[in-house]
Amino acid sequence: MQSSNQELYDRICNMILSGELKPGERLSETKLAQELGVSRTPVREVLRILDREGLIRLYPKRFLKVAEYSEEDLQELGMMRIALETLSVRLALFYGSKADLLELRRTADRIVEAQRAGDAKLHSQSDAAFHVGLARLSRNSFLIRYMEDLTLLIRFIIMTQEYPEEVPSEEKLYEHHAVIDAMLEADEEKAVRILQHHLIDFYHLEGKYPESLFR
Amino acid sequence: MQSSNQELYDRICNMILSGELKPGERLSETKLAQELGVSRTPVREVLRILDREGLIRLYPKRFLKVAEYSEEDLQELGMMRIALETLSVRLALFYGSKADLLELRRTADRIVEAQRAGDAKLHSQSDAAFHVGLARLSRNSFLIRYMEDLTLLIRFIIMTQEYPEEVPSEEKLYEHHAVIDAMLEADEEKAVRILQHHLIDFYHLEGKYPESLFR
DNA sequence: TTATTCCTTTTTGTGTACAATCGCTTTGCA
DNA sequence: TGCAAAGCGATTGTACACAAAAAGGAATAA
Repeated sequence: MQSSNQELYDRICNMILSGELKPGERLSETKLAQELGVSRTPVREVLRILDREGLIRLYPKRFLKVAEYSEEDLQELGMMRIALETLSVRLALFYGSKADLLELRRTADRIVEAQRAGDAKLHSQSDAAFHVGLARLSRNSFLIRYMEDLTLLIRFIIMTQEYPEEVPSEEKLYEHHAVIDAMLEADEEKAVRILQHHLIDFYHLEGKYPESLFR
Repeated sequence: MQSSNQELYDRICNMILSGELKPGERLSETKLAQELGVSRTPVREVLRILDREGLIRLYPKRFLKVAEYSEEDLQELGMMRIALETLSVRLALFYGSKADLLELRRTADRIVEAQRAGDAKLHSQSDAAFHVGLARLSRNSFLIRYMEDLTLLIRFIIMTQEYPEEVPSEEKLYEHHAVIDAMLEADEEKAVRILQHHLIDFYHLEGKYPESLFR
């Protein structure tokens, strides 16, 4: 949707990401339209998109609500991310220039800054920017688009469902950098290994699946 | 979209898959609605979905057309499929029962039948059923859904853009079976290897990327 | 008190209207 | 002859209306 109601999409999306609309909350097209000062027609179209992206759930002829996800759902998403991000790294090494990687490294700087400042929103934004940025280097338009969808969904889940706050160690803070550095050294396997460990740890996948999955 | 206009979606989708609406063909919401005997409103909503799925392209406030894809696009999709289907196989081995695998094997039978009968449509349907069926064994709902999207898009490209007809060898005909057989032997690496070779060959990815990608 | 049925209110699905915008053709001009 | 501007028709985006259906609550029966 690079549509003209992109703006409307952004507004509703932000209402969901910001927690103004809470997971499980039942919505009404009519009320939403009134609140947003537009008619139901464009709202409906945006809601169909958000349903496909997984941020809301449409129960046709019944009702719609903000989507709810479990811890297991987040783990499944993490699994997808491992598979696709491994591909990203390998393709990025094939296509990406040193300059690309250095720019990505600066994005990683911003993640650390946000983390240190305790700004959860900025952190999740920067993190998404890093991972989508990495995907962009793959020159695979489908990979890029799907990584965008995945990161949006993951951001939504992490921002809204509240999980026990985890204090990241100094080492974990710089794992994004470590991935990039391994890539700068052209050590593909090392980069992949660090990335996968980062994701396995982040999504608590340790011990959930056999070792062979993470290769 | 498990919506009530699922039927409308199916009809338009079939018009596109069957080639009744050709890639690049410009469409008009008004005309489509008239042809289908409904108003523009539900047609618009279905078209937004099809745009996100990649079957049509919306150029907002301008026009819409049936999507066009190049050979390179198909290769990119093949790349995605390798990454995700490798994950499918590994998860299917972790979760799937022997009965599940045997059922999948029967789906593979249908692929061969369709191929032998020269029924391109049935072939692409059975092939999609096989790959989505494999994904289902992964118990990862996001993987399943995205594999559905991917196979739809790939079916569309293969069905509409005409590529030089390739006569599959006896051996290639039974590659799906070989994957399942390796899985039945619980030989994960063998299954993955056969699957990847099958896809690399099918999407003509040989030599396009470094070897390390296919692991 | 608890379950069931009926009624009211709300909500969705879809048709229609209308203005804004875009594309295309024609016309005017160099 | 080639190019730009203008006007016309077609198309989209959005508002609105109305019917069908569903949810919620009240009333009734057990």
